[in-house]
Amino acid sequence: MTLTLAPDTAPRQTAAPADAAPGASAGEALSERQQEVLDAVLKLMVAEGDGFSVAAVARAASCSKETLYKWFGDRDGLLTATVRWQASKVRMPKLPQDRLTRQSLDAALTGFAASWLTVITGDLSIALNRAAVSHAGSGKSRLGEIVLTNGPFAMKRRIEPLLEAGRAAGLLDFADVADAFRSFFGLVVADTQIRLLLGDDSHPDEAEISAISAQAVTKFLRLYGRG
Amino acid sequence: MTLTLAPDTAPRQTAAPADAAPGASAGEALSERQQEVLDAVLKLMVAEGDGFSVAAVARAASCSKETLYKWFGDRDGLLTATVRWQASKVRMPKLPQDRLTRQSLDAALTGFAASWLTVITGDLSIALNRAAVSHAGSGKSRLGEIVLTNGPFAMKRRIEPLLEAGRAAGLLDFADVADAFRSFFGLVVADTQIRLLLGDDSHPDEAEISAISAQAVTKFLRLYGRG
DNA sequence: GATGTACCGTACCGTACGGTACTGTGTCAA
DNA sequence: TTGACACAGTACCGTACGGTACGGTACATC
Repeated sequence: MTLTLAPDTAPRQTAAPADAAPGASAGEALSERQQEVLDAVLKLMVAEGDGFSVAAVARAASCSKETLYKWFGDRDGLLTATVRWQASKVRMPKLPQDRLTRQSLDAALTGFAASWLTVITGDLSIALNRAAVSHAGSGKSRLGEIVLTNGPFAMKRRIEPLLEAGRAAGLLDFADVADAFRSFFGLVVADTQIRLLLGDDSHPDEAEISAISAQAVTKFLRLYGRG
Repeated sequence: MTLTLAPDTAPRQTAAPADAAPGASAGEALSERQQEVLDAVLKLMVAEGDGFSVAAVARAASCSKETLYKWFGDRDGLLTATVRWQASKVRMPKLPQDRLTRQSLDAALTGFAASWLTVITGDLSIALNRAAVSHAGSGKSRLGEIVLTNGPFAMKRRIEPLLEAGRAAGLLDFADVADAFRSFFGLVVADTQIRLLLGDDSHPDEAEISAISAQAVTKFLRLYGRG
């Protein structure tokens, strides 16, 4: 449950305010105060979707609207900075460094599965994904892209090397790593995420997540395991 | 590619306008003209998400705002009627009626998979799901519930009998039908839907859908097939 | 022909919100 | 002490939009 998720390094160009806007450049350091503001935004998003007003943010964070606009340019910049900041906090399980065994591969996959399920079933992730999905619809802002990069794509980038390592170690057998990833993702996530996004309130608890993860990995190994 | 999807029969109570509002009761007949209006709404949703104004609908459908409010109560009623109407149009493949064989089960599952993928990768479904997801976030309106009922839940209700029939015919082997459904859904849909909702533009064409469906069913049968 | 109904088109109203400007206050540095 | 600065708080502005009201027209019914 530690280690780096590659931070979003996609190019930026979003119309930024004239002076330096922290939300605008990916690696930008956010001051303590600014993080407090973004925290308030996250809380608001969880509480009421992305329909909150800038005034509400100012109220919740005890800061002035003028400061918000100075720091983040406009409402979209504020949202984007929030999503990027949150994304930068997500961590993924560590990959085993030494030679893979059947056990360590199983454990790594199960760890990934559980970690992923824990993230996507969290209120925060649900709120962020909802916002990103809405914005992906109405063209403006890059929220969808950011969440995509730090969500499914990030998982793919992390899992595929593990799968390839498993194949190299003679533990897995597949022709197409993308196909294997697809199966893994599907078996782990299935309809969980879309149901939660649509408002179903069947949040699995930790025990259920463990069970689902273990079963998913078992099935995956039944499909792609060797020997 | 024919046959009934159980229409949404969930109870209704949404604050309806005083007089009969077509959007309000599930089985209500919509006049030709009203369907034209809802068609215009669908087009607008596909084109610009659910951010369109009521005035835009009136313009697109060449009708007056007053009529819209008279028919559908308020903006939400209009949206809800649109989603319900569209949902009522979705059809699912016919189940084989005679005794299942390995071939007919395979064909039925593949047909379902392809049909489902075709629906969820369509622009219309994407737009509707985006709207439903957004609304599920901000509590008001039952869009999320409706899409959930006519989406994942409907698929589940249709697939599970097929799976049970397969088990009864000695073709499938599973302890928990819900678990088997989960695997089927996951193998078929995987990350396709969430990626599209987030704005990834990798729409699979018909050939890809066929290939994915066939592979998914093959994997599913490898996991749950008997003999 | 008179009356009623259903509808379009449009003007209108109230409000909520994004964004800007201004004022007051605490802090730091010379 | 004084000035520059960063910021909170708030008043303000323009606009877009939900919702309503009303005039005008086509059509049906008597």
